[in-house]
Amino acid sequence: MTDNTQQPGPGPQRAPADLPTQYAPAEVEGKLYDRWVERGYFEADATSDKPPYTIVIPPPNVTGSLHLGHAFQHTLMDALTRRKRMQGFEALWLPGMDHAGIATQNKVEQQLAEEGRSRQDLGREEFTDRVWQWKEEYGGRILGQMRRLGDGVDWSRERFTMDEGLSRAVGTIFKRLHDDGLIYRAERIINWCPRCLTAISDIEVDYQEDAGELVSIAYGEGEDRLVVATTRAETMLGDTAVAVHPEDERYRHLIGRQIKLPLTDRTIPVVADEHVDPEFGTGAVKVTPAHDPNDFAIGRRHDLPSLTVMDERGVITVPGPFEGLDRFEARSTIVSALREQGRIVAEKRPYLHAVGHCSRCQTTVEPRLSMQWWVKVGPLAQEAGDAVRDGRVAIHPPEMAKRYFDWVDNMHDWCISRQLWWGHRIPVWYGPNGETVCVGPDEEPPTGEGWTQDSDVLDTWFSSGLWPFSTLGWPEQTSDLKKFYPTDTLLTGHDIIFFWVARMMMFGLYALDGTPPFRTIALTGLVRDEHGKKMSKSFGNVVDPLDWMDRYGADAVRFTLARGANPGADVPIGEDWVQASRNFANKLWNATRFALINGATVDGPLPAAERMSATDRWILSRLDAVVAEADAGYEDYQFAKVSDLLFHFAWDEVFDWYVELSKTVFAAGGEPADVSRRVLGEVLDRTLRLLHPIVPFVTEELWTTLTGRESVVVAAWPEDTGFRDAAAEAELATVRRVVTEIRRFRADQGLQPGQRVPARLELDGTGLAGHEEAMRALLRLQPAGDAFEATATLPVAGATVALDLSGVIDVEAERKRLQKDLAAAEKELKQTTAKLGNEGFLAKAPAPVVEKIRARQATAEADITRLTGQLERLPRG
RNA sequence: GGGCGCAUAGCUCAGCGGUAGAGCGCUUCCCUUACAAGGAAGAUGUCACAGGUUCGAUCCCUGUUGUGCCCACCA
Repeated sequence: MTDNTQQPGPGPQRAPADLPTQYAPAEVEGKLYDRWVERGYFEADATSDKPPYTIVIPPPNVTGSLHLGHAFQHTLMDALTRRKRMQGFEALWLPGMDHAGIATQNKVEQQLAEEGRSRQDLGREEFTDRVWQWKEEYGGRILGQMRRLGDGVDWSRERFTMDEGLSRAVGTIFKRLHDDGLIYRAERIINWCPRCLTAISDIEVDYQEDAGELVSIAYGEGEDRLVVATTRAETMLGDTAVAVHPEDERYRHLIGRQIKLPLTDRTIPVVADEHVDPEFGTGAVKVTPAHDPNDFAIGRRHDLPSLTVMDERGVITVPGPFEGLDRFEARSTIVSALREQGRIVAEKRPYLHAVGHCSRCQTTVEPRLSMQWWVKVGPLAQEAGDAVRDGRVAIHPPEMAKRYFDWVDNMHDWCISRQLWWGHRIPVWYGPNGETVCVGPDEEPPTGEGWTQDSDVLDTWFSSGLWPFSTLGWPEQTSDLKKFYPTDTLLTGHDIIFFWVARMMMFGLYALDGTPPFRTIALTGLVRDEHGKKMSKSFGNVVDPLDWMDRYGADAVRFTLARGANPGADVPIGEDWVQASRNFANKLWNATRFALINGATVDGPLPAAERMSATDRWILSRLDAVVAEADAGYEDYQFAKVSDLLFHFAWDEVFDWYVELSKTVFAAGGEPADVSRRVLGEVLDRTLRLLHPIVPFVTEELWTTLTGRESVVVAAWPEDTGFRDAAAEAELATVRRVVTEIRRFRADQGLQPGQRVPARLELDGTGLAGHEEAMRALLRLQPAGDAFEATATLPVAGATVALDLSGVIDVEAERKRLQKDLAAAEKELKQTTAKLGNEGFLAKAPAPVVEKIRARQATAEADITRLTGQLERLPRG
């Protein structure tokens, strides 16, 4: 892989006639991608001298297929790495997938259910075999989609979180954290999904407002009677206390006493606890330490026992009339039983409150006391926060940093064990006498009678948290790790800051001795439909990116996504917009076709400025400015800005004006034509390079055809050569203004665009003489005799452009046009005069602003004079 | 209950102290020898509302309303 930019190419690869007039993405995209991979363009070399640039892909779950959100993020990551590669970096974009523990297990269980089987029927080993099969089948689909999108990833380094190497990383860090006392086992209240039958972490719980019912139940007898309010009556079987606020006069006399718990033969104490809000409900709270995190905390403070009343499926286990009832059945049954006993003092009251649901299956989460493994996040999170606070890691856009801090600074310990079969098994063994041994990946597990391995697996985010370095070979000190760690940019959705980003930070800093896993965290928004609505299956507005890519090409989808990529903001996308992008690709195609037909050249130095026309100097001046601006935009993740800039530069300036003006030059031939050929080639060459990171396919096809060189993928990134020509820019601005003005006149006159009109252009003294021929061609003017009456004049550069159009003038139309312009000029004069009469303005406004207003005033005055004169000279209708 | 963000053309969004912008849509004309997936010309906005700061506010400040997102163990 060499930079082939400097060598002259053999010339255009194909004759212009070979290029059809429409770009057909389907015919080139697959071919080009295969070529890139074959030539190894995306394979990074750990031994090279080039500075590294690394992005690790947020590994998609093997469960799914890529959606527009992936397409969006992949486009941006691809653009970043492609640009860096062109800039001469050793660019690595490392691909891979996540085993997605609970999600994948659920999918395979569903598949089994359709066969009428359960995972228990298969047993652990056979079940995991089955998941591996599933991975082979569906994982391949995702990789195919990535190729289709044009992702320039290094396939030789593809990784999967359950790979042997990555599993070693998991074992290694577990052991190290364990030995450092940062992983421990403890019995606590956890979020339990009674359907998935596993613990889940806090952030895997979705809270939704549910309509519950608050019932008031009388506890105790006689003088000890007191009323509690609850939405979860079924848990009362496990109550081991009632808590009241210590200052609450209503209950003071009861504190410390034992009261009768209804429906049971137990008595429970009344305890005083600061956390009870006397204002809420009755001010007395039933305490169920085994089934509520708050109550668990109260229980600990008061040394209360915990009584578990449900099994793992949410079925009541307390012997008696409620045994065997599902938790929701139990709730109503228990309320009825209490009512019969006259213990419901206030009837059910509707009560809206947040209830946790399993983010994987939406089942209502059951807080449950259970023994789990935990990561002690305190010191890790502190480091993770500091790395951003002290600037070692930048968050982009910066507003998002607050969200990150809120999380890492208030993080609870992380429950990492899952009662699943698919995932990394916890490397801990239990001995016959209650011994516990944490076994590192290089150690032999204890053998002998009675030793068993912990049956749980790790939270899937545990292995994802190691991704930036486990994929590079850690814990081995590989050349990849040395060369490519830390990675440069982590680009991902802001929705997984907590799940993933914060955890990679914690683990990276811990495992790599304080080196954070990336330098910049670039957070993107979510892709939405064309009305800004979230894409979801229930709305029926989900779009398969493959469908659009098939119809409009991958570039069109990519360009549309890039154009919507305002930092941190959500990205709306609609099919119309993809069409517009497709049209742009086609425009590029045809402009290049024009260049080839006219013999544009890309080799050798640019002609000296003296040999170039003002038009040539103008476009080259603009080109350099655009290169600088686009480059800065890329550097700042301003993809929308860059795309928009290049779109308008290419279309509005190069294609609509430079190309149009150059047609006359090419027709005339000679030295000016040679110069323009080289300039046009240069402009296209660099514009295509600038666009390549975003729209790799069409630019590759056109650039190689135009230059005859190997590939734009390995071409040098364009640089601002510092060529600026303000005079030429001003001159061309005038040309454009004059031409537009005359076109407008023509349109107002109802002249057909193609109609040749006898006319005379008097450009003496305007400085535009050199453009006369081009302007005449653009305006479809043909030579006229002498007997013309001036009917359209424009003040330009201190002189006058006189356009004579006799015999074709619609006097009334022209009068209307002039009157409208006159009114506008008068308004402008009034405004500017008022402004300039304002002393405060003159005293405080910066000089350039005042000058600008003065110029506007002068223009308005001149316009009024001219327009008035023209109106007077109009023949009477 | 906290925190953050947003309200600009019919739609989706840029912009930002000094004459309101883009894409799509819309109107009129045109198959002009790169392109009809195109060309030319054009219409459209009390920049949410109310105050304030300023010579000047769409932009800065305050409040109001509407709207979206994140976080939160009040039964």
